[in-house]
Amino acid sequence: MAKNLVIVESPAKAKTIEGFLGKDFLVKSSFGHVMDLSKKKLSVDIEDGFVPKYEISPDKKKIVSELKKYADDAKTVWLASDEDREGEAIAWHLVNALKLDEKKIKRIVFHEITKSAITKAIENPRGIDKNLVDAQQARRVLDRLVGYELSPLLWKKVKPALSAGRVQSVAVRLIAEREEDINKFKSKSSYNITAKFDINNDFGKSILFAELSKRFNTKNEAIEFLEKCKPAEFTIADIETKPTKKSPAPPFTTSTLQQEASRKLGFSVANTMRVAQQLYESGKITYMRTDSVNLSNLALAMANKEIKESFGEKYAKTRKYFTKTKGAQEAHEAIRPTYFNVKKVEGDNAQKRLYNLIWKRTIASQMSDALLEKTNVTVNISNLKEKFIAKGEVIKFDGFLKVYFETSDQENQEEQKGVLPPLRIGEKLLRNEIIAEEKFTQQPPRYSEASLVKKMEELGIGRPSTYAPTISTILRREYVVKEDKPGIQRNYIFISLKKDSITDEIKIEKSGYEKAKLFPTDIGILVNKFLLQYFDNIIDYNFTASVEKEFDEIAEGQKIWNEMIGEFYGPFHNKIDNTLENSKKFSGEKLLGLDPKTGKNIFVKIGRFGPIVQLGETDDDDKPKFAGLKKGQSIETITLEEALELFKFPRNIGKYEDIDLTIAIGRFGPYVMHNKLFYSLAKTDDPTTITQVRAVELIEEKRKKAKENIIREFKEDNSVKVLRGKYGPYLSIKKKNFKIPKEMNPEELTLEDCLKIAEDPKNVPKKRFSKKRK
DNA sequence: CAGTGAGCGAGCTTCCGCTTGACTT
Repeated sequence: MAKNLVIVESPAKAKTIEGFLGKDFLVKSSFGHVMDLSKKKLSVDIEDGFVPKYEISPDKKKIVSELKKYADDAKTVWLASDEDREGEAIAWHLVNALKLDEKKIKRIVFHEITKSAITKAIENPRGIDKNLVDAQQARRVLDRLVGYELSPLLWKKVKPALSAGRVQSVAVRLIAEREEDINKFKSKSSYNITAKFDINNDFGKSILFAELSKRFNTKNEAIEFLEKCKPAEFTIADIETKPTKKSPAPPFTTSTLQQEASRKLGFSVANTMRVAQQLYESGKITYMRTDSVNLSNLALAMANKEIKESFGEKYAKTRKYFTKTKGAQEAHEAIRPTYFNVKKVEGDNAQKRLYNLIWKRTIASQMSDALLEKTNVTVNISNLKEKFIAKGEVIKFDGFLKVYFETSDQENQEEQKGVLPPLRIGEKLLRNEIIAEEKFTQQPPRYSEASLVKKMEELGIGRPSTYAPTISTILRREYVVKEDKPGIQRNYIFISLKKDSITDEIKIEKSGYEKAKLFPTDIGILVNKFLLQYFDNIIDYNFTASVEKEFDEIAEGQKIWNEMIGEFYGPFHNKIDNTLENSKKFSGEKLLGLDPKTGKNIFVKIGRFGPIVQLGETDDDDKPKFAGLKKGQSIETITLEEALELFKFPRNIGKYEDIDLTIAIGRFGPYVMHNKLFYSLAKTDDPTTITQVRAVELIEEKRKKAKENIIREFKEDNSVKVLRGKYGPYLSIKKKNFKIPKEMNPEELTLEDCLKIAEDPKNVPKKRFSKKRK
């Protein structure tokens, strides 16, 4: 048995480190935290100093007992979890969970997985930093108190099974407020003037494009300007060139990797992390959950060598980067290739592309600046004081641009700049065409997954390990949805001056197309309103930053952790009690108007199962009539007319096979009901206008599909069927499903085989965690 | 999946941050 046991957080890391250390060292992993508060209960003793009641996490029991065996056999246990708050707590929990003798443990830390860093760490052990552990406890307890007291309040006041927390609720707030800005936004138009000049000088013939420094607010002003251009002379007044340079972006952190993979490769945040994890586990890249832009000295040397060999001496420039991010804990290196001479990796397409991106970004970060020359040409108009400006840009030395160009979210705003033709000051230009085009101001863009991560990082909310899970949480709770929005066609005015005639026409452009953006749902908007009204301090954008400051003070030993929690909890809990007692159910109810037929009020609100319209008063003798909203409708924007439409369901649209066809809107959207069977409408079908012919088509389609999925059926007993499902063939008997043993061929099963399968208990489907529906 | 919109009131839902697998009938 090895004399030394080293425990790190990640198994891939354990494997690498074991290679650096000798035979006397056994390296194992804890797989992250091993102890936590119970999921079932609050597990914080509020009466007695907020002491947390930890337990060994159910999924870690096996690992803990394994580690305990190794630890008992070892002479020294080296606790090598990350050097941050969470890592320190992991080390402390390991001492408790493995019941380690304090004399037997040594705490070591390193920021990079290199042999020299590990050796140095082993030479400089320390004890567990209890202040840092306390800072983690404060963080953990605060999040638990906020999450487990706010969520039940939502269950009572808004809707069951909702959730709220320090991180997720701010993410929802960002998205809800952006939507509000978009709804309030009024597009304004102005006229942008561009000119095309013919050049015919001693350098030869060419063309110059230039833009007027001023925009006009109305069509008349634009035309007036063009009229004045008719007799005008155009002269080059000034040519100004100045050298500039561009520097590369720092290497990737989790957040910047997610952003660039989204923009350049179209990956979702979760997909990026999944692929990065694969690359990490196969040893191709360093750790992918990091907030650090730092590279190890070893990495800097490797990059330098690679650049010199591939691109030449003058392309290499060693650079050190420093983190500006709020609350960064920098326990790891930046995300980089493990070996820079590996330019391509084996694996699937996604792995190849993500690796390529990481390789280029890291290499570029160690390359020299790109040298540019920017030119501004000013063109005078003889009878006006406005000027035309032509801009040009020439790359004198490409530097890092040879391998990598960072994109930005608003890149379509950037005009393309190119090389300008040779020109002289004082030269007269020939007017070819001048154009006035109506341009509209752009509404604020909705968040994508990646731009939401960027914003959260700026606010210091969430950590590299939680960005992706937070997005899945708010999607799973249906606070937001990820969707495409088709653009709308828009007319704009286009005026042209050519020779001596001005023509104007109406052109069509498509605008506002958005792909995979985050939209708030009605329930997301409602929960945000509730929290804003009663707990604005929790979802304040600065809340996390201010508690982080206090956690830092605890880590420094300047504050006692449970005193800090006490100061927060008193007022917070009072507010919970107060809201519980004094506030009514929060349904977002809004009066839309009167029903012209009955004269009763029509309301829109959130019901038990989502947004509904209501005809009549709740406390009336006649029960009110309800109807669910259609997909795409929202309680924020629905009109009285649209609400009246909804009350027309269910509606009869004729007969098929002598049985009524009924259209209605249900839990899962609009459907056709026929002979007590349901047929969902397609997204493109409109339930208000759908025809009998189309409904029959839907029915026949579903019948055909069901037939195709039948592998075996039996004349003797038509309740027994072998069907093709999402996960392969399965057996269905009277709506109960069974697994088919792997050694049996589903195509050849007899009725007897099927009945036998159904009797075997190991084929009975396991009860999956099911979303409770009623 | 299942097509509702309440109050006989069971028992459940929920947080953030560390890690990686198990695997649907």
